[in-house]
Amino acid sequence: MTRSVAVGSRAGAGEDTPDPGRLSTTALAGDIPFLMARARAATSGNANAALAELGLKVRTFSVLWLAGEGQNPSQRELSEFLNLDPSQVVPLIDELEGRGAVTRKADPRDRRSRIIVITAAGRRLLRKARALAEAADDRSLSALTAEERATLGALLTKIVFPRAD
Amino acid sequence: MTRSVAVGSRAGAGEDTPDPGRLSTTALAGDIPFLMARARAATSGNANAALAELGLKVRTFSVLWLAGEGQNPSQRELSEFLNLDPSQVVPLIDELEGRGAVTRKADPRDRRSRIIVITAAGRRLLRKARALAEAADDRSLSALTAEERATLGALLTKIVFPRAD
DNA sequence: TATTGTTATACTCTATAACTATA
DNA sequence: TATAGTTATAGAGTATAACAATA
Repeated sequence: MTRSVAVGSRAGAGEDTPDPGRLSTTALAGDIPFLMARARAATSGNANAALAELGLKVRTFSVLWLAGEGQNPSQRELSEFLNLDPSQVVPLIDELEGRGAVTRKADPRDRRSRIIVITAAGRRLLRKARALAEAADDRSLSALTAEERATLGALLTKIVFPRAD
Repeated sequence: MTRSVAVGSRAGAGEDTPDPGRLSTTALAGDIPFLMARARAATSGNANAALAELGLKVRTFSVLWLAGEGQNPSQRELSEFLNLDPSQVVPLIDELEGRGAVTRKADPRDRRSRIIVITAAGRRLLRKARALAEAADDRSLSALTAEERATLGALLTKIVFPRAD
């Protein structure tokens, strides 16, 4: 009984709650892929707007976050985890490295690979960015209780990382 | 306690279940916006791949679907509901109209407005497209039971159409 | 021979502004 | 003066292919 579709992410995606309009009574309005597309446009729109004051976008923020987790990811790992082509990761690291937030280090066990490590300045930036992003997400998900957010997270995790359950 | 982030939609977004990898133990992996971005990349990737054999994409399919619901949407309504700029709707209608799937009709009550109506051929196309899309979505959401899908839909609806509950 | 990071290029989306015809 | 649709254009994001260094 699953239908389909997903759609666009536009300018002021997730600002206020606009008029649902006549079309919200259509079957499309209950379609999970459609809802997912709209929900993600709203959340990432809000997050991008909040991060803008630090000169970050969701993409660079994600990389910074992963670098800050102490796992020392390689660019290849970042590209796989973030669903980006390796060639798309390059300019993201370039920018963060240019700002002194991360550095590329040689992997002693494989000299082809570059390990991304966060700097002290990067850690400070990350701390501020996470606060801003949290606030933005809180707004994006304000219609849900804490319990509902946990449920949503669990369901999405099943979709994205099926075996992890 | 809500964190943040969302990411990219790449080539073979939602094909098989790849290795979660080391990074799936990071906090980002539990972040709702991140999960939402990955889940929507997977679902819309699958849907686009399935619709390709009909020469449709998720975008054009969505428009066709809404036109087929008998609400006679205007382009403005489509643009608001699909979160697309009015200028982005134009080429979508152009394409569907070029294929004879919909027509632009003048609104007798406001001659500025164009009402999009589905044709008989468009209805046949829509029927096939919905079958393909349903199958694709079933694959995208295969990790969830019917009940879980219903819960997910309800939660996403709260986010997207807050007052509708 | 395969893989990591990189560069280059083409293509699709997205964002903005301006124009027209109506209201 | 404001709105629906349209056109044009610039920018961001995405997809592909090729290359150097290393495995």
